[in-house]
Amino acid sequence: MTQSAQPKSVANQLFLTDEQLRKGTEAMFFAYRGFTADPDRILADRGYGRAHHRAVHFIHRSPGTTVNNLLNILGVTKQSLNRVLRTLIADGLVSSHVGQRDKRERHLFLTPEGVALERNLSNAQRDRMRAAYRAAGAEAVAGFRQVLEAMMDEDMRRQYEALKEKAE
Amino acid sequence: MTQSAQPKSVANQLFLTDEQLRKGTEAMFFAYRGFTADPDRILADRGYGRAHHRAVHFIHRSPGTTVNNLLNILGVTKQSLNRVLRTLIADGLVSSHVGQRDKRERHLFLTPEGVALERNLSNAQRDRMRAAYRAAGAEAVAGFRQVLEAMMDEDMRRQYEALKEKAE
DNA sequence: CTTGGAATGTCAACAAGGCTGACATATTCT
DNA sequence: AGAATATGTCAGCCTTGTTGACATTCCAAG
Repeated sequence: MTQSAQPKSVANQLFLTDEQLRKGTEAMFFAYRGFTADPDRILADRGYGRAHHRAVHFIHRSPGTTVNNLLNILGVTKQSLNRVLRTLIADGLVSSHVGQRDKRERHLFLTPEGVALERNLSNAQRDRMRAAYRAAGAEAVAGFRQVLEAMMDEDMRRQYEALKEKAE
Repeated sequence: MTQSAQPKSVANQLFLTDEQLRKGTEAMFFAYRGFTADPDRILADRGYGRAHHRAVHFIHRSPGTTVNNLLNILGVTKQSLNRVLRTLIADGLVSSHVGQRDKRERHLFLTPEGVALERNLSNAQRDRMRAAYRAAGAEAVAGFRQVLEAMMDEDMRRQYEALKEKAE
């Protein structure tokens, strides 16, 4: 399906026709829709949106992170993030603690209820990703990650790499 | 987190730890940001957003398509799409023709100016995708597409496959 | 042939969640 | 003391999603 009319012999070469690239573009579009569909349903029930998901995800990922830190990762303005954080804190999913070393900073944590939501969301997303990985196989997964990483902007890749290392 | 103590040696098998899956999730998040960054810049100059991009892309892709058709592909409500179409038509990028067979339908086409914008946008996105493909290599590209296709919802995949065949 | 329902598309109004700009407050650094 | 930093908040804008109401057109059952 990758290359119907082309000789498969040159499998290791890149024939980057516009068609190939357009297909990649559309695959990305539809896949991202699928990728966010399950969490979106869960979030909608609680009156939240993707913005809440992103905040919860990265607070879970880096407990005690500061507001500014989150701002950089998410790439939104503080006003925008603040609106989301305000509701999450009000709803008791996130707690904010004044920094000890630097009292200007607020360190963010998930409450047990926040952890529960995060698990709920990531399970849904993980199930889909697991199914996709299983269907595609290990080789495909490696390629998948390689292309995605190559597609990031320079500074995003740095964020991503930083997060990656932290976990290994 | 489920199984951090598993042997990594079995390279050709799937060790789908939560870590693996979480990394995939984050790669998807950051990559999609990169994926849309270039078109977003172009669109911002004209006061358009991503919705305009999607509409222009799929009208270019299937000239003469109806509003309803586009609705299904894009997965939004007709009211939402209509607003975008209205501005595109007002700005002379898209033309709408009453159907001959069925006069309820409107058939959509890009004007020359619309074609120019589409080319502009797709060039930008294509350049990034091409660079990513080059960096990752042909094998990786195949895997990339496989995983993305496996990640789509059933009905999205049908849309995607339909578009794909049309082009081949 | 008429009439009622289904399909298609338009307009109006509202909400979420981005954005900018301005400003307040507390804290730290120089 | 004064500048810089980290955060929060208010006001107002835009895009893009939503639902509701409505006009037009088609088609099929009576």
